[in-house]
Amino acid sequence: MGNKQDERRAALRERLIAAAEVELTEKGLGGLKARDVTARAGCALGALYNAVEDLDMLVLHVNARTLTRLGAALRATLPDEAEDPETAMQALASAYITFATENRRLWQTLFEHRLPEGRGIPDWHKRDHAVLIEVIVPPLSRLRPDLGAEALALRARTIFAAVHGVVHLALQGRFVGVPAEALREEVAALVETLARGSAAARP
Amino acid sequence: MGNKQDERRAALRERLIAAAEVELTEKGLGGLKARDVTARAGCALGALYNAVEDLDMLVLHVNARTLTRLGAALRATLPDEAEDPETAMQALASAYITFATENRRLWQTLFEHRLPEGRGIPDWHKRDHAVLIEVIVPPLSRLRPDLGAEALALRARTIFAAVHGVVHLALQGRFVGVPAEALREEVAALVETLARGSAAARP
DNA sequence: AGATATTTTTGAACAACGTTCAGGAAACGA
DNA sequence: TCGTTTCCTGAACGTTGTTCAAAAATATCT
Repeated sequence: MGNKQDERRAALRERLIAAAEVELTEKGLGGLKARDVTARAGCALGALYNAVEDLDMLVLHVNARTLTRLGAALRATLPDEAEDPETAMQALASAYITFATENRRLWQTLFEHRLPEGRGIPDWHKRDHAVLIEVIVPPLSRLRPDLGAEALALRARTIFAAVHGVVHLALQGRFVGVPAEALREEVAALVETLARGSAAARP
Repeated sequence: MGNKQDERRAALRERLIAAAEVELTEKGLGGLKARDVTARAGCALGALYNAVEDLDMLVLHVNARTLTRLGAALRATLPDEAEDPETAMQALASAYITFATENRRLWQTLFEHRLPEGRGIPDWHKRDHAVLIEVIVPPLSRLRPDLGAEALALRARTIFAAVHGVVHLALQGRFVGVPAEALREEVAALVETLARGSAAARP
């Protein structure tokens, strides 16, 4: 049986993903080289293309890991369901900023990595992103009890994208003026505005 | 005098930027090659490094152009100052989506291009981004007459980042589920929420 | 166990890339 | 027109991701 084979195959895959994760945290997405990853994983250059399809796919596997850790960090901020919705959202946003700053390069890789033109993100990896909106649904549903599950998910995605956009642009320093220092206040104000606006929209 | 020299120098620069712009719109950021750009501009490969410092800097010059065009498109949606603030913001957001979808690759290049690790975005290019928040200030100031100029600029930046984040993630298709079709409704709902939330925050 | 078949690992080789730089061409000041 | 400076050229370099024939390792069969 190919049990032993599959085990070895999976083990090498795991070593490569772990090595790529270290390389990414140390040098960032632009500094990720196939030769460095395989050297760190202790295998030949060509072995990479036996374990995964591509260097891009290796990045996607690292991203899947990062999303799992990020999801756990976000869930840890939602202990009780009976909390005030805005307080819960503020806690989520704060936890998101904390994760982004403490895992800067991995978090950047999460959203700055691009597949070659034409190749879309595979569905299994799209599903890995679901955790980001799932954590928003409970507090949002208390804020907007009038919305159905589908509309709720859509709005949760929008809220995440809005907060993420602020964090992303701030940590990127694209604009002149105060960038990363005032980030927490900026996001807090945004979440407050969103919460008030959502509450005002409830019939 | 180096007048003629400067003219020729500037002309080549312009040709290279225009060529890079065409290449970017046709093949995207990942498909931008120094050899293709110089071939289209009708000069040798090495001439590129005489006209601009880098291929990265060439992209930044294209981005400056794109930002100018985007700024013009946004300003065109703000004819009168006496308009309803939320209506104005909805128009701005809608124009932003239109520009992003009609100039997809150039708009993507605007925000997905990265300089090598360590090298920050030069200040002159940071200032090019100012137009994106300047157009938001007038309607926002009517919505929040209590805020000072500095706080106003900060909030305008946050609002832009929030809207941009939604458009960016949607057009990228990172999440499973309805992506680009419902974008306009999503953004409209976000802007409405932001406007209501801002109005509610006004003392 | 030994022989054979299958799979995996290897690293040299390849093509494509950004960037450099010595040499030649062109433009300038006299 | 001559000398000088400046620019343009494209071959060459180092680095990159990816491939693939051969070798090594593992599995399968008698």
